[in-house]
Amino acid sequence: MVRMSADERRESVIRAATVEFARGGYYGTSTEAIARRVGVSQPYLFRLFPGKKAIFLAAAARCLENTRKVFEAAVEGLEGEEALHAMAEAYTRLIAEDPDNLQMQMQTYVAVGAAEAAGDHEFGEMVRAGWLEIWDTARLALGADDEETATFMGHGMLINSLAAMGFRSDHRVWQGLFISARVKREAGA
Amino acid sequence: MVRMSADERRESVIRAATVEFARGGYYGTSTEAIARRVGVSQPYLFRLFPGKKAIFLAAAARCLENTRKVFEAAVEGLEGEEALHAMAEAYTRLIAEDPDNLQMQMQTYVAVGAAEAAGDHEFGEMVRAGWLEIWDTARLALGADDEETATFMGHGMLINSLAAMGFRSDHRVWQGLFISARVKREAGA
DNA sequence: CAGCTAAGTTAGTGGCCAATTACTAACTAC
DNA sequence: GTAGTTAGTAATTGGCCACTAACTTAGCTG
Repeated sequence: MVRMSADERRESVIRAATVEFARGGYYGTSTEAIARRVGVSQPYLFRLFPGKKAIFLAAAARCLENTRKVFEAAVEGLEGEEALHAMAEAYTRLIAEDPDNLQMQMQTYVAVGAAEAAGDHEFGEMVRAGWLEIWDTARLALGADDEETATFMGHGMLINSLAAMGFRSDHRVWQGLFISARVKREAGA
Repeated sequence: MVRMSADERRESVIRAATVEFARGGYYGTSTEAIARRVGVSQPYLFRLFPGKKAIFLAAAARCLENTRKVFEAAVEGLEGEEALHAMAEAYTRLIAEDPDNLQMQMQTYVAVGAAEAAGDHEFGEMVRAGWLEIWDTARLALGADDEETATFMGHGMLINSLAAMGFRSDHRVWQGLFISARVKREAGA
């Protein structure tokens, strides 16, 4: 048994929860599974977080934050066409290195629907705010108008969807994407 | 009590299931909820379908089929810019008239992840095949290459994501999408 | 080392939910 | 009208899961 500070444990929980929630979504993931991945007993999660919802929320927020940071780091000092390529490459690397982050993004989007339907608007607000930050980061770096930004973000959403559906990286649907060449290279084909 | 043929009931179940699954996803939706919406007892669902999975599968397949048909109907007799505008308009109408269809699409995509992780590749195959049909329908009607098709489908995925996240239709993130359709129409000359 | 605090665990509980079993009511053809 | 079929329900069960309560162990500090 490795003892850890509560804050450190919470970090581990968020990472483990991201992996599990990415696959099963909110309802399809048991706290048991998260605890097992962390390496602690299941009830201990409820010391670290007030409930399952709070764990999902923390993981979702972290996921959006990660994506934003990846973009921000990529475009530092760049603009226009260069920024676009930098963000595209950074997102490509994110697919390869952390596919769970992508899947968790999708799970986050989808979870908003259930939350809103259940009368919880706070979660949706958080997600929309986080997503807007990413949108604005891209828009600013590209120096783009709404249409160009929409096209860029659309490509990102398409990538998320294709990855979620499990299209292999050598499938023809990946061909037209701005990152197709790099995806294939990194997939080691 | 209104009696109905088993086939008619199955249709009702698929429609009700689409609404419920769209909100809660697979695990977040109880067969009880579906049955209540249909107006039959919960155990009767298991006469009409072998299990919950089969209901979800039927709803997912129907959802993909609906979307494909909307596109096919929209582009009938058109091609190129005209086809693009027609599909964009048709999809926009689909958002307004049948938001559940959109949400169900997202739920379908994310459900593939869980299915594949659980060793079930059949569901993923069905989804990928259905989605490819839509892709090819668009590609053919547009007379487009991979890149243009990706951009078009990317806009569609962006719309799905924005709708799922609950962005109101007057929010600025929608601007680029609507403008896009108008500009492209004007640039068609 | 004694005593406090913070990090953990084991053992339960109540609620929900998919699926089964056994039954009942309504059409249809002769 | 009655025999057979098809549409439907009521009652139940076994399993999972979020969360609680009560208890234990590790580390720090004077």
